[in-house]
Amino acid sequence: MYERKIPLPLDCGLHLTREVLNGKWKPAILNAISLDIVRPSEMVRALSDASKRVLNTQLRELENHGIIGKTIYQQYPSKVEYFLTDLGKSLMPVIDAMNYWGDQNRSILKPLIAADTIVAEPSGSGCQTYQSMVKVHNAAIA
Amino acid sequence: MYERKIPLPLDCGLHLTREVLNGKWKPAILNAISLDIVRPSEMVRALSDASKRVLNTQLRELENHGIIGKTIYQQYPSKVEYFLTDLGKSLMPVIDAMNYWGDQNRSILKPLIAADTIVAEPSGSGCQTYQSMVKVHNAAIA
DNA sequence: CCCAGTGGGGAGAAATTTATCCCCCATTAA
DNA sequence: TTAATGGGGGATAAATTTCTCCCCACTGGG
Repeated sequence: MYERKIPLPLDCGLHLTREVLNGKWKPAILNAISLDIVRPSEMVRALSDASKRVLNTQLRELENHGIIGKTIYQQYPSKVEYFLTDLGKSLMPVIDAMNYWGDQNRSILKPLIAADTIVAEPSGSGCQTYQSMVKVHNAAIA
Repeated sequence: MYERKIPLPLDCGLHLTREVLNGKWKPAILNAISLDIVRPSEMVRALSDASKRVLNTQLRELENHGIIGKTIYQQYPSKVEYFLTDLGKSLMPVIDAMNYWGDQNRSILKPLIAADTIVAEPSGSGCQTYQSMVKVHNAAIA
């Protein structure tokens, strides 16, 4: 575990939430779990731009923060399934709102972000797969 | 402007939103603006743990991303006011939801985060001021 | 024995974000 | 002229996060 040298601001809800969601793949992981992509190997496939290592690390942090839990099946082939805790479920509306807002404003945001940042179009893998699943999800909700 | 070497994943709403909100003080800045803390010097006072420099930088990024705008008053003493664009306003429900969720679960989250991270209690300044203002805000909404 | 699939994680480098220091410009008052 | 206020930003160091490479254990099939 990395030893932080600068204390985190945790006295307002905003910072607490920011800390819980702080990680390049954490929102995507939570979304994936809510879409029933619950096994590590499935996530590695779905979030193909993230390495196995990073996913493991962020999964562990989410677990430590009480957002997700894991079920370990003692069997062959070894099998693990993550799930949202009640706390995690209560966070999903936030994730969904982020997802929705980003989707709704994609056409405005992408060029602005691209202009402000050097962005190379993802090399084909990206999260297209993930994206299509999101749509299924939204459709299911609606 | 920093030249990114690894392309950002921007093809799903979640990542777009994450990128827009990516910055230690961005959510706090947006919340501050919605609380009518709109002048740079006011923000420096309210978010006392953030340096003037970082605030300026994140303000500029939010501006570049179309979330906020600024009005410059040509007068003495020189005066600048930031405001939420329509896009920014549409993002506020997400910020408010993050704020609310964190507030509601503070008692659960703080110990878990603290156990997972070396956290020194803020030295007195912190965002207490900011926090109390948030409460006023919530009260005003309710 | 070696390979494949499933779940994990150490070590160190590289990338990115924050923090620190210190200076700039403009205007006005003393 | 010299402060003082208000808004900005360069340069560089330090902190933090992410990436890459590689290894561990288990079990079943060539």
